[in-house]
Amino acid sequence: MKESDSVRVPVQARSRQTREQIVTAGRELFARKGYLRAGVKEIARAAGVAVGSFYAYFPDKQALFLEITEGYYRQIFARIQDAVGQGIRSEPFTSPGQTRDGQQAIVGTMIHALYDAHDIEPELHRELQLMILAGGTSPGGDGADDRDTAMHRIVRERVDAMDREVQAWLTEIIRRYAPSRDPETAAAVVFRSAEETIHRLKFFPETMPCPDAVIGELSSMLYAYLFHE
Amino acid sequence: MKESDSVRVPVQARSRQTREQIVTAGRELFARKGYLRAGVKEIARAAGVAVGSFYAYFPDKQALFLEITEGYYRQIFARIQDAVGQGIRSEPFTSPGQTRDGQQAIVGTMIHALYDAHDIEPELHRELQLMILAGGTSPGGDGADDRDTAMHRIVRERVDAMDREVQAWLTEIIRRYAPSRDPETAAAVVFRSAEETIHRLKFFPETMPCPDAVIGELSSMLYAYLFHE
Amino acid sequence: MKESDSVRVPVQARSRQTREQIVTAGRELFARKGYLRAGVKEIARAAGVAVGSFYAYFPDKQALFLEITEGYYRQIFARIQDAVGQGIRSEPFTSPGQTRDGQQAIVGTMIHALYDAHDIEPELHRELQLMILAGGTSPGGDGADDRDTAMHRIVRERVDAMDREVQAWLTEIIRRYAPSRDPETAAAVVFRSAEETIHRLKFFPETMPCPDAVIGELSSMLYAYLFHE
Amino acid sequence: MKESDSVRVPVQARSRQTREQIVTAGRELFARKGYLRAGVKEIARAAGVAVGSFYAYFPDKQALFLEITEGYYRQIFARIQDAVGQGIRSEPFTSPGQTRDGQQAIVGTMIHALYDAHDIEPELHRELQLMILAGGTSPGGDGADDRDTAMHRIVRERVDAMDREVQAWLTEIIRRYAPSRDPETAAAVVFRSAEETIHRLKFFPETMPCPDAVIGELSSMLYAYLFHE
DNA sequence: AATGAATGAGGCTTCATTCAT
DNA sequence: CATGAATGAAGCCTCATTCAT
Repeated sequence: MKESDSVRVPVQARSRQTREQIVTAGRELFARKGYLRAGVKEIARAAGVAVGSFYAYFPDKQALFLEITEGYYRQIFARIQDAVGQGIRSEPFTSPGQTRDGQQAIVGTMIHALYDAHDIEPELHRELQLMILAGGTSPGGDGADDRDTAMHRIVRERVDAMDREVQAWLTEIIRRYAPSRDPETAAAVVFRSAEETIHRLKFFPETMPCPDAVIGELSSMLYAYLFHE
Repeated sequence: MKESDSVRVPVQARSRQTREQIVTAGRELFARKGYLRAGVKEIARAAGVAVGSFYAYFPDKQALFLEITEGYYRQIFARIQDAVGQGIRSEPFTSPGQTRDGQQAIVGTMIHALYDAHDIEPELHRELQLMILAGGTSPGGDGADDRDTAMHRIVRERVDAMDREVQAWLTEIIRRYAPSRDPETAAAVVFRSAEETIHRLKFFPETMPCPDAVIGELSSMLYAYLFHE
Repeated sequence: MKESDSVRVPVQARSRQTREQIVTAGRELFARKGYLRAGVKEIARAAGVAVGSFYAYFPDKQALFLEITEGYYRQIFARIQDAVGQGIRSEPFTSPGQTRDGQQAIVGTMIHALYDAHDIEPELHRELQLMILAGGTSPGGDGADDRDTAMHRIVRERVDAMDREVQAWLTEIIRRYAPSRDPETAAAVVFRSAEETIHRLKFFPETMPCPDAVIGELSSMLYAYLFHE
Repeated sequence: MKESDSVRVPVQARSRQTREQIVTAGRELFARKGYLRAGVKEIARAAGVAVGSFYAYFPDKQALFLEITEGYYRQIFARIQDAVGQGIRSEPFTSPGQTRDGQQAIVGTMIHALYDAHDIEPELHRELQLMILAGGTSPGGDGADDRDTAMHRIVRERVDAMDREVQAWLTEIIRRYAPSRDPETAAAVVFRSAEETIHRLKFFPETMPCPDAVIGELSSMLYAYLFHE
């Protein structure tokens, strides 16, 4: 209903291209100035289209952000999968996680994958974290929070979904190569610890010790946790 | 001089009370709706005062937020110190960290302290995280907002300071009871891992496995890391 | 770049018209109520547009005032030049300032030019005088208003520039037709005397004697000063 | 209460003193920051009293300004009278204006009196001019102009009254010593010319030629006008 | 399909004035 | 009489969104 009325379904090539320009501009501006400070007018101009056109392709500023969110997380997920997949494939085929080196490789690969993931578009990553945090609002409800919270909820849902996927996949890895732990719980702890430590390293390096040392200790910690005793 | 013009210095009794009402209302609304969406008018109304009164006590919306931030972090820090101090004191006097139980207690206590800290005012904690993240914006500059960014910087400075204190203290603990690690780096890794895992448990429980299990695994991980070769 | 973000550059026909409406309304209201008491909302309403439109065309209330100022002074200057030019051309070609009649004509023409100039938009003239006076404030500084004072400075610069032009031109006239005086100083004295006397006649007629008599005496005074002995 | 019971005079004395403090502070602040930018709170603080006290002595901010206006003009008038009176008295008793020197003295004295008058409190003088100009608003009336215009009207009335006195007195001088002119009209022209030229010299010296030269030419002009056929 | 002009609610902040203590 | 806390209307400005061309 909504879509058929207000949103143009790209049929022609030019259409698709215009849409892409808007998404690209949005990505850039959301990353650089944040969701609130990036104005629709500004985005439209950066995309080389008129404001009106923006609203021909997206019902909302929110909608654009949502789409970007989704795309971004798809990228991250793909990259993590790729990286770890390759890390594992580079191991002797039959027993990837059995050797000590193999075990260490798994941990190292995962960490590097997360590390790389932050590099895709660091500022956008930050902005997304921000929206997710913001989405946790008002459990008691307020009735007035309305619109913005609606988006926050949706962004959060999307990101949650991606997180679940990442964790599910990590769970599977753990189940196969470090079966001594409750895989699901272990996956959660490992993911959050690694993600957050790396995040800090990336965004607040001045509050952290030397990056290499931190990565080293983080690896040690996860390795010891997953593969000992 | 400056202050006497813009900020009301409480002279009468009523005054102090009004100020408190504003702070309370601010805390509540910042927590529930976030800094940006909590309007001054709204805060004033919630505090049962007129807008003008708000500006009699605070030069800015920012100023209120800053004050709340500071108070909040002071609370958190105090609570952490208390909790861990007690946890250690409850150990056999001569060798707090020498026994296995003592070692486990240290980890457990720290985790519980962080866990409790999130309970003081969870939503406000979230909002602060948000501001810190947001403060990292636009390194290239853009002629950005000035004002808002200024506050972000300040909030971040305050929070950074607190974080540094917490980490310094954690470093000291590690130096004394788990000297096998590089204390500073270990402190950073441990703090971030614990903080984030607990944060997730608190704010996004539906994306995490059973809390008790997570806490258990987190403890195991940190314990193994700190006290096993 | 800057402009394209804050100021609407008329592309459509409607646009230019709207802009004109705003300028007209602004002129009217600044004239009637003064700069400070004429609100943007009010101006917008008078122009038949929304506040937002105002800010689409002008970055500021100041900007509108400045534009009006400039236009106004251009008009005045043009009118003075015209009037005096014609007054001189109407003289016997070879010796415009040599005869007694010619000399009187010059004085008379100048006075009438100034007189007419006040008729373009008397109230606006008053408002400008006001801004110029106000601009002379706080030489010691006080951490003054910044914004408003900035505009005062600008208005004053603009008006000063116009005044300099008028005086330069008057100096030239005097140099050619009444060379007995130090032309520059004479121009200043003549200009200020005439301007102010006429100004009073226009704005505070009830505090002045019969206009015709005043104009007559003013002419006599200036004539005697410029062309005798 | 206590005081009013036991001692009456001291209370009134203190009262008068407080009042005086407010007037002084107001004078200073109106002069330095202008009527609008000088806040009641600020004035009260400068006077060393509470805001409430301000309103015990003056019904209005306007009322204070009015009183200051009046006092200020009384001073100016007194000074002019003094100066010129002395100037005249210093002449040979029987024929003050008959000699050429006497005539020149009259003109010179008047100019110096005006010149001195500007020195009493130049900034306040400026502010008054400003209010007077602002008072000339809306001949058509608007109905919404209300309060502020009310004060403007009053200030203007007061100042007009003073001006009328000055002119009346100048008229008398002219009638006696330069009877060849229509005294009233001549007084107006002379007064305005001198006043404005001096005003410019005082407030906008950078737009005027050398002060001494200007004063010299102004004197010449007025002298020639008044005392030559 | 595209354009960009127009909208207006809503945000932050100031300050003359009142009134309880 | 003095105090200073409280009031709230009013001002300037932003920006997501709609709609005539």
